Amino acid sequence: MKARLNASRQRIIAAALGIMAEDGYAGCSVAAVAEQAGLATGSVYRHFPTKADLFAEVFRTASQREVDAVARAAALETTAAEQLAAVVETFAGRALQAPRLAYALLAEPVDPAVDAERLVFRRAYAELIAGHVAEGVASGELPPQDPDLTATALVGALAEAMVGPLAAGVAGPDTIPALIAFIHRALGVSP
Amino acid sequence: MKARLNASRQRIIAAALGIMAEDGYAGCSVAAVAEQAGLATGSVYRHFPTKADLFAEVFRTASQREVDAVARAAALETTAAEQLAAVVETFAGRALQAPRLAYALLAEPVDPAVDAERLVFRRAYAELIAGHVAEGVASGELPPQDPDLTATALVGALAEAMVGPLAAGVAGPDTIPALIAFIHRALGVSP
DNA sequence: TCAAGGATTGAATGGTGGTTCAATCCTTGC
DNA sequence: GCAAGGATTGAACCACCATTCAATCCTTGA
Repeated sequence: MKARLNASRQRIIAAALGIMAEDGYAGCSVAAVAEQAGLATGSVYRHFPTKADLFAEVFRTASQREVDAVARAAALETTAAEQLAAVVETFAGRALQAPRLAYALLAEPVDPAVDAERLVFRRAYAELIAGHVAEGVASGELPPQDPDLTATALVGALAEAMVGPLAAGVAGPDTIPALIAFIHRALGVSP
Repeated sequence: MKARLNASRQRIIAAALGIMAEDGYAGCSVAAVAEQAGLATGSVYRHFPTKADLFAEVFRTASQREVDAVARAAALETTAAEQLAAVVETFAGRALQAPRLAYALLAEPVDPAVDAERLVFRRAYAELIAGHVAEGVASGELPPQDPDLTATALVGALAEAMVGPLAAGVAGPDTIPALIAFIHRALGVSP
């Protein structure tokens, strides 16, 4: 029974994620999520007090997955330049694989309470990047700089550069290399 | 009479801007705008077919004002490095003067139709920046790069770097210089 | 001064979609 | 087997707010 309850909760989150990946947040009425999860509308409220709470958790889950993937890719590299290239490649590559979801997570108009979760998401990326930047600075690979400001600005640059392609549905094949070049310059990677 | 009509229209836009600067888009019910403008709710609809149309125009007006101020400041400088420093200083300085309005224009959740206007806003900044970057590249002051990608990424970086301080209500005094340093690196300005 | 026609009013309307809840269905422990 | 208690249902509810519109008020041209 406990297990069944927990399974329902997971099914709701999965259903919400599925609809977000398909139709974005706009398609995510509580009724639609419940139907996709194979439950009645009201049952959703046995698991989440409000819609905003549900989607805060959905965003948290999806964001964590993204951040983890990026962190894992970066951890395979050794220099800061390579680590940050991996960040860009993974972030952008995944976004282009699931553009509707990426757009929802990055930029789609959502409930303010959910929007707050987006800040956490961006903050998590910024911290990940800041760590690699700080190491690069410490080792002398990168010039002195405020790793946190650099990281924040890079997150903004990445997101902004992806929103266009995501909205258009396609990115030119050179978007990602160009972004990596930009970011290496911004970090002060010596050529 | 024509004049009175036009004056009403302007009063509505000004009222909407005032409320946005005070309480953000969230505070902008049609009733509140009408009251602030000294009109009845229904009268707003003599001037704008829908709320979205009204706020599209409000965003357009406010954005144009911002972009113009930034363009004017940049035009006073001669090198690309100085021009882009002026862009950052003006953009960030104005945002910090009117943080609630800046947040509304940059990042607050709004009606999708209004959101579209925001893209135009960001695009206008990107084009302004791209122009200066292209000149810098042409003159050899900056290394070869795709001016449009650089500009888009810089707009994102600027916006992201400002959202934190705007939400917090204050920015450290060194935020702007640090941002200028970041952007100079990202452009490849030689030290 | 006075009608005609447009401007103004603001309470009523309506659509949307999140939220509730009484009825029903299961599961569980005796 | 069988009640008790919690889970589930989904139609009804309700709040919010953009939008409308019949009644009223002005302005204007004669």
